Amino acid sequence: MRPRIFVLVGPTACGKTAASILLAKKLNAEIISADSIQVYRGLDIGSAKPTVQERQGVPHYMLDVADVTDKEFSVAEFQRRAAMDIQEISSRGKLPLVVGGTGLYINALTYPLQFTSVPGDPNIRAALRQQEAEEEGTLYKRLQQVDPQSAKRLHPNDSKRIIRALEVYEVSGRTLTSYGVDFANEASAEPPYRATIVGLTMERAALYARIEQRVDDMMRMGLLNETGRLFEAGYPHTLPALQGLGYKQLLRHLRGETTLKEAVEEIKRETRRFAKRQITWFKRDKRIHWLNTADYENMEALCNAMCSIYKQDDGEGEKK
RNA sequence: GCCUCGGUAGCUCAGCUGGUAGAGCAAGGGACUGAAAAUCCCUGUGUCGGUGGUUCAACUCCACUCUGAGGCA
Repeated sequence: MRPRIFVLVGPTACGKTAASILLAKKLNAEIISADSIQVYRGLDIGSAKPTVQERQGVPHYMLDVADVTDKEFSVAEFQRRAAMDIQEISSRGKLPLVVGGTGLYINALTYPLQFTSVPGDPNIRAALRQQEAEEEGTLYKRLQQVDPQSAKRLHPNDSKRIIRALEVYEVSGRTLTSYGVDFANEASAEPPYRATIVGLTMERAALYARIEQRVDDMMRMGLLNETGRLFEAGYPHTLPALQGLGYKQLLRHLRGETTLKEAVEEIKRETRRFAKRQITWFKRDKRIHWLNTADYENMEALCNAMCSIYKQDDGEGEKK
């Protein structure tokens, strides 16, 4: 029997972390973070990583598993490691509780997605980027010749995905499209786990107010110092880890390109936009049971609601 | 009290000599399969301060009025 898991999603700052700790205690669960920034060591305040104290003894996985200089961390890596953690947790009779706002990571655990065996290659990517810089539009033209189906799927401006498609071709000699299994529709294969998925929502205005508050809190807790350490370490600011909200803007400030005030305003704005994108992503996932936090008196009531959803659900998802 | 300049989108503002309005930012919607807190696509949301007048037609001209800033007494 495939293991059951509980998945808690929602936009940034909606209260996932606090809820997850209480929920873990109620369900005898251990937490697996599905957050593309919390995986990095040293990115603590800005990623809103729960502190050891906040974790209240509940074991957490997929935190601090990569170094900031790691250019290779990816969904595939996340999927591999999280899958092992899930096996291990459920083998001990505990419930794996996946919590996070990175939609792609969530899908990597809740759909039978197989990533191709073609790992990313920073050198090839850099070379391709260079070619594009020399002649705009050249990559898309090449993709049209090499892999017309992928080209059709992608917008000519979507450089990252175009680069990935060409990378697959260069590394493996096969087109991304030819790895058809990767794009298998979800119905054709069985999902790896029986997942109950709950999403936290609240009114947009309320969420934005929380985001504003949280960014101010992060600054108070020393986000500038945390970023200062990264700055002094002299890492290239193009590292994937340093694209994280907060770090990106404060590094720009530390390089003297913006005032602190401007940087903080930018963090707030970009975080709002990020939340909007997360909402768009999760909105189309019909498996999610949505709970509006405003409908519950307190965390206790909210978590009880989640528990009863878990008990009623068989984890097989919506039959659509 | 008098004079001057303003009042147009959430904000800052453009709208020549009359033909019911447009930029930037903010915002909203969407995509997403090995960088995903990344990357990309789409969208103007408006009693033009109010009332009356001139006109076929008023954001635009006139009168009055409300309101903001500055100046002179």
